[in-house]
Amino acid sequence: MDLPTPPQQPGTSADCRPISQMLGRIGDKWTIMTITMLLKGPTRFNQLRRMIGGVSQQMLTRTLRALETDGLVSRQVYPTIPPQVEYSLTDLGRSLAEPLTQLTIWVLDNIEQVERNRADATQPS
Amino acid sequence: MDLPTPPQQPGTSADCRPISQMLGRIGDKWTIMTITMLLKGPTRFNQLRRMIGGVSQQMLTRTLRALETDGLVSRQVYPTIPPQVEYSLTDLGRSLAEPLTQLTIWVLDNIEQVERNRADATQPS
DNA sequence: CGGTATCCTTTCCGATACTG
DNA sequence: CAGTATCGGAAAGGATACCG
Repeated sequence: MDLPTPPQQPGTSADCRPISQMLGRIGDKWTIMTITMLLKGPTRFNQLRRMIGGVSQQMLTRTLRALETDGLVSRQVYPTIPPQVEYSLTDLGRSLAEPLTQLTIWVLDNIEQVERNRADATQPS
Repeated sequence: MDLPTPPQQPGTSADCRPISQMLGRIGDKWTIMTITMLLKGPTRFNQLRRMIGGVSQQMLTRTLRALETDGLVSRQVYPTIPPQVEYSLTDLGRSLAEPLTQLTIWVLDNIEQVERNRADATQPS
């Protein structure tokens, strides 16, 4: 029941949509934050939640499930009481972390400039 | 009338939300595609639209406006008939393009593996 | 050509309640 | 602790019509 390749003209160049879709997934802010945090090592659910900050339990769960499905994160359950679950990056996940880290560094370096530009655009006085 | 810093516990670590927000913006798939395409040089609206593929006129307009507001893209209008509008990256935009390109390369290199992982997760037979 | 305005559907995502 | 289930408002985003 998947979209069987929606209206795509034969005349247009290579279909970039699979790439767009993939970028939409991994470009997701929670995904980026999650992978970045997991770089520090295996981390438990609520620990991750606190590290990221501002993420709801549902969103973190959904993000982690998607990452697990895609083979970027692995989930290790320790059947203790109370239960303990550790998430960690797979090799594939670690390979993605590198470009994501570069992106985060860019944000840290340039967020102030962007916010200034944005303010100038609002108040061009 | 902006959100004046929503509920943030004092006990939590540094507030990552400005960074999350910024990542949510530039991590947007249309934004990534647009900036990547503009790396090839100044490009006209419909040209860009065709290059990206699968983007509605509205979304491309919105994406370009946002990028312009943030100072990542500049817009040059030639008052010819018919009108001609060229978009190009600013220096700031070009600096962002580098990490984004790395990300796109990762996607190209790993999309097949991810899709296999995803299929395996659906059919674990 | 390069938009803007409007409508409308789909998806996102937070809040809440409940579970092993 | 680490979830799952359900709901509802908000936001994203496509389709269409129209304009300079």
